[in-house]
Amino acid sequence: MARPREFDENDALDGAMDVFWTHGFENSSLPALLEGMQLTRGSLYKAFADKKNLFLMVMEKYEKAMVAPVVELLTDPAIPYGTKRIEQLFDSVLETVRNGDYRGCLLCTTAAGAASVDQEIADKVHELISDMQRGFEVSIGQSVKFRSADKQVQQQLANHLVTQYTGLRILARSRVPIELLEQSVDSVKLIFAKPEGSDPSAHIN
Amino acid sequence: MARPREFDENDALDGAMDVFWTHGFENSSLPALLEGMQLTRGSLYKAFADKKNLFLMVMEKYEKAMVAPVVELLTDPAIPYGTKRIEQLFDSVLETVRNGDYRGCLLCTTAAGAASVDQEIADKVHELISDMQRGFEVSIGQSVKFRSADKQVQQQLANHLVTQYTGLRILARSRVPIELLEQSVDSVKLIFAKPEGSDPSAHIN
DNA sequence: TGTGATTTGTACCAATCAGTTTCTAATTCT
DNA sequence: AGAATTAGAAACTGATTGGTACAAATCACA
Repeated sequence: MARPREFDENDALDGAMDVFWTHGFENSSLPALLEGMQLTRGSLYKAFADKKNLFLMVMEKYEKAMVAPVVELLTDPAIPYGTKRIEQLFDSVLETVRNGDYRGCLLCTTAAGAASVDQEIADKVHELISDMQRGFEVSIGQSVKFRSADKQVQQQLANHLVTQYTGLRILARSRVPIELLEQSVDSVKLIFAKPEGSDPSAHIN
Repeated sequence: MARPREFDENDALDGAMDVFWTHGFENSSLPALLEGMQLTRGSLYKAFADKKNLFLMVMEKYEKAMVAPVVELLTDPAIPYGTKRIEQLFDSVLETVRNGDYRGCLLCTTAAGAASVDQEIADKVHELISDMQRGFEVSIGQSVKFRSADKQVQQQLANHLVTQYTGLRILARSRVPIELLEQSVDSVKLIFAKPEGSDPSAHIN
């Protein structure tokens, strides 16, 4: 009964995600979005209402495309040791930077920017942070080293990792020397993985 | 021989710092800056050239007013235990949030935003991060727990704390629940200070 | 009391912002 | 064919952006 869409909404959202990811919400101009999404003003407003709504939809997509896989990794029973999962996650972040991707994490960038202005965006940010939090909790709860620790300690460590992850991706975005990031991750490994006598964090077992 | 300035440059910079701190570089409009600095357009451009230059001068001021005291705390010989200094720093961050200050850290916010666009701003950010880094290194090198550790391990831990600090302040800015921040800091204390099961008096760092 | 130097306030600039409107053309259905 | 709905393009809001131009105000010194 009507002319069908000539563009794929999913592709358009992918384009928008890349623009927002690269420039952040406030620095993504409408022309830049249109270019990245390969469609015109009329179509954008018809399909996505406005810029903020588009951004919220992108965040939703980002959750499925980027956050969910992270949580999946952190809770993956195929990797029996939770600390191994944590290591893999942080290593993958480093690898991203080494490959020249300095966009950081849309979630983290938004936390620093638009989330402090708009409540709906802040809510979405908190939601995704909660996802990460739960992922870390599971991985810690399933690590040899910490599975017998107090629930409270496990939570503290999970939140510590959320904070660490956020800081890492923010610093990566500012193009801090890669060595800083690498050494920071080395510390994560030191603290969360090696329960040996010489280990500075051995007391946490 | 000429009309003297009617405003105090230092006061004006303070005003600008507050605006930038609250809204970030890109979200600080010129009218907002003029309001916060209590001066008019002509005077601003006469005295500070343009917005970016003003921001760089504010960053300079921020270094002296906010970063230097942190480094001073982290290297303060009057607090004999380095880990105690670290604890005090992170506690003070929590206290700031509890007092309703959600501005986070100008340095960290800039790292997530303007630093990824402008090289000069990025350079300044990296400079301040280096300051923090050195402060953490000293505090760790002067802690009972880690002073005998490898220099490399000390560096790793220092960078871990830089990352942790950054993440903490970004998350605070996004108004994440305070409990997340508190538990994250608890982990810092756990990792850097309290060895379980040992005599507390034998290990008071 | 001029005079020259400088600051200050304001009007103004062009560019850009997000968002709307309006039109034509294309496509699919009944 | 005709109704319905879309895409696409362009023009257009009205507000806001960072930045300039310039005249009036204010001082120091002769």
